[in-house]
Amino acid sequence: MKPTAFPRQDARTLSDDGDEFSFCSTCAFSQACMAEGMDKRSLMDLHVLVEHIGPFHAGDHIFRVGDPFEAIAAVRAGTVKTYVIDRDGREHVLGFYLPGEVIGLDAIDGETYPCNAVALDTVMLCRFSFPKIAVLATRLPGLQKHLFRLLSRDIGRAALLAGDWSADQRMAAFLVGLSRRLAARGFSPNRFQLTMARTDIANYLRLAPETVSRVLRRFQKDGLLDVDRRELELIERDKLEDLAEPVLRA
Amino acid sequence: MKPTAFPRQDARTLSDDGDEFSFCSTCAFSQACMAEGMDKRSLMDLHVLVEHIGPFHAGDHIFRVGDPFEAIAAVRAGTVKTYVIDRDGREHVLGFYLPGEVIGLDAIDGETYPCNAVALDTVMLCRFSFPKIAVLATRLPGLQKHLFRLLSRDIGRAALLAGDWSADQRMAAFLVGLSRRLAARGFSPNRFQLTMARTDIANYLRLAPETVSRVLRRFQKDGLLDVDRRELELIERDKLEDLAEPVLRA
DNA sequence: CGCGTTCTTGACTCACCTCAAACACAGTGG
DNA sequence: CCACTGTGTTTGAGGTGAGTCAAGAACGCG
Repeated sequence: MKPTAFPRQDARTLSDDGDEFSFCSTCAFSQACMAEGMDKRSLMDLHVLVEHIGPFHAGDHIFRVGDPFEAIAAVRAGTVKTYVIDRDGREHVLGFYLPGEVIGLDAIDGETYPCNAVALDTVMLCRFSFPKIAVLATRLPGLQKHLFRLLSRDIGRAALLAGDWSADQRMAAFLVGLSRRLAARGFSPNRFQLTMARTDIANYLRLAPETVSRVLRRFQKDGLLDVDRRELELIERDKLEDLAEPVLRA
Repeated sequence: MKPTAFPRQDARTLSDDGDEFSFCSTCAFSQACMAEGMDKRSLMDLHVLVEHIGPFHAGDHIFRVGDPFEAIAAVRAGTVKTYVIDRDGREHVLGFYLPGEVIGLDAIDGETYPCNAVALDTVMLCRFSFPKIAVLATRLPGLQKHLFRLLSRDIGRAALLAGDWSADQRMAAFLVGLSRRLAARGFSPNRFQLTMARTDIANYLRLAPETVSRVLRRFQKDGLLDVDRRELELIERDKLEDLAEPVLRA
């Protein structure tokens, strides 16, 4: 018997959190909807269908290929990796999701998830039942606009993989991209953790793990950054941005 | 003064063609809509907003980056190449459009075309005013469905470029892809013309022109195909399909 | 401590790119 | 009719970026 995706049994209910309007401040989904012009009343409609779930621990699966699609989820804390296994048994990393970002969007046009999602560290989520949020979106243009924007942003991010960029350019674009996304959520843009393994980065960037290792080392030797195990500090951000520029603007 | 994209002055009007229901049989757009369950009456609505334009000759531009988006167009005859020029002045070929395929779809979410479209040989088009067809689509689910399908198909085709496939795999996938698309329009699947230059193929596949040349030559030496200048015949179709398989199923 | 996993490092290999030159063909003009 | 020119294509020689293979190092964990 296959376990249900996004188990609801460990969901904390709204009442556990006290104040209905601050409890999801780290979830960022509703914040963005506010920015799209949603009012407080609509926000409350949104909040009643949110479930906080987690924690998931490193290696825990959030959903798997073929699980029935019932919900999308905003990452509140931690990092989620999505991937597929091709028919030759090789893993392909599709993306990493940081706090504030939404997983499950690529399942919208099907009835099951097209990929696996796994926690890379301790992950907390805000679960949104998709049928419910879709109905709500028909009433709330701000919500609909936000959903569309999330979708198109996800599609655009694939451009990082296309193109015949060098290993240096890919790596720089990856780091700058992470940095910007973290900064957008209020984290330090220049000092952060690589929560994913080198092999995952390599797989995502379509490089060999050894190449990732070497490029990071060379970047360090050249004073562009400082890396110690998974701890990372960007030193010469400008130079990294320059390297990444042709990739990120594609 | 910038010339208007899709000049309407050389459009032939409906009445020039005699029978309203057969005149656009080569355009294939309406055929596909029929297949999506559209009835004859609806098809007539569609036909009254079609304009036949052309001929465009090799090198003629159909639209350019920044031209106001007014219409999509189905290729009736010939081949269209779309491309952009990056800010370093380098050309990037985005795609080739064969008879029966639709150009301009990527402009839908903006108000101008995001790329250039140029005729590679003598091109005839069916022009559809987009505002008009969009309104019509709200009444005709078959049309809307077809438009959505065209869009998602276009997005999916980008997968050929992503992935770190070998030159052989890319080339095979390109040829098999062309062959299938031509076959779908009733052309011979195994004997056709490469209407685009080697440099365009190379650019599209992100290979050096010399590599394209060499791979074709080797395929010929190995008996997979026969190529003479731009004339092409696929001999061992199966082997090419095998080579292309991992690329095309991605 | 031993053990497994992740990461690093070095040596080697290879596919593809780059550079350079020859070639084929179309169009042009003498 | 034939050079002349330009563009597109082919071919060869050489270089190189990144993959592969293999071994070692650093840490986390039982």
